[in-house]
Amino acid sequence: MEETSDTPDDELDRAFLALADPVRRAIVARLSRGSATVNELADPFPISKQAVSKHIQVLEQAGLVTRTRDAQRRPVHLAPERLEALTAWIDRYRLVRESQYRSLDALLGSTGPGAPPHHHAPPPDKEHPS
Amino acid sequence: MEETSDTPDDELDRAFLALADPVRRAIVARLSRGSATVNELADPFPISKQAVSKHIQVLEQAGLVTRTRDAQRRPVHLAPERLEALTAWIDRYRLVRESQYRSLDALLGSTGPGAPPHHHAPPPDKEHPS
DNA sequence: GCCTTGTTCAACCAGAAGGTTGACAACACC
DNA sequence: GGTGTTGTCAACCTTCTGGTTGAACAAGGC
Repeated sequence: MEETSDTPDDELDRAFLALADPVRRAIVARLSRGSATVNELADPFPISKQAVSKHIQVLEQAGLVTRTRDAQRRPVHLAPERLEALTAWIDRYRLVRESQYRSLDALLGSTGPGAPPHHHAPPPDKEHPS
Repeated sequence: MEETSDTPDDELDRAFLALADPVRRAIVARLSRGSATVNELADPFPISKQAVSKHIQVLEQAGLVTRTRDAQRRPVHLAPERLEALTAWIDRYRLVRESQYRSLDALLGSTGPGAPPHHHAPPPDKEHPS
C-alpha cells in the first residue's frame, strides 16, 4: 500500500485547491467538451478577464490544464491525467477498511504533516461509521 | 439550474477545499483505517490540538467525516459517501472526447474578433454530463 | 466536591486567495 | 504605420485560512 505513489503532496494540494472554486470547476467542465481561449472561458462569468486569467493560471500550476500558443491566443486544454491522479488518491480511502486494521493503528506514529500516516498500537475506540 | 439533484456547488467547494490541505488529507487517510479521537489525530502533527480540532471541523462541514459522542470523547469517523461524490464529479470530466479536442484547430481558425459564431454542433452535455 | 482528561471557544496574527482597475506586450487587420 | 483584439502584469483591497495562546466547558475518576 503506497500512498502518493506518483503524486507528491504539493501537487495534490494544488489540484484539490484548484477544484475548490466553482469558477475553476466550471472551467474544467467546459474544457472537457473542448479547448477554449481565455475570452471564451471568461465570457459566462460575471468577473473580469484578469480574474479568469488568474484562475487559469491556478489550474495550470495544478497541472489540470495545459496551454498552447496560437498567434496572440492562448488556447487552454484539459489535462485529464491529473484528474485521474485525484481519483486515484480518493479511491484509496473511499473504502473504509475496518476491523482488521483498527487494532493495528488506532494511533499513529511517524507521520509529519505531508507524509502519510503509519500505525502504532494504542487503545482503539470502538466507534464505527454508520 | 438543477444542481440540487446531485451535489450542490457549495458542498463540492467545501469538500475539495477540505482535501486541499495535507494535514486534512492525512487525517482522512488515517480515518480510513478506523475512527479516532481528536487527540489521537493530533498526535503526529507538530501543530496544536486546537488547530487539529479546526481541521476536523472543516472536514465535518465538508461532509467528509462525522462525529459521535463517547463519554467526553468525540470520535471522528470517515464518511465515504462524500468522497464518492467527489470521484463522481471528477469522472464526468476525466474523459475528454477526442473529436472535440481535434476540432480545436477549426475553432481557433474560425473564431474571429467579435466572436459571434460558435459552431459546436455536438454538445451532448451541458454543465453536468451524466 | 474536586481534579484530570478531552475538546472547544475566543481573541489575535501573518499570509494567501479572489476580486478590482489600469497599463502594457504581442499579434492581426486595415 | 496605426488601430484593435487578446491576454497578462502590477498594484491594491478585502476576506478567508491556518496557526498561535489562554481560558472555559463537559464527563469521569478520586
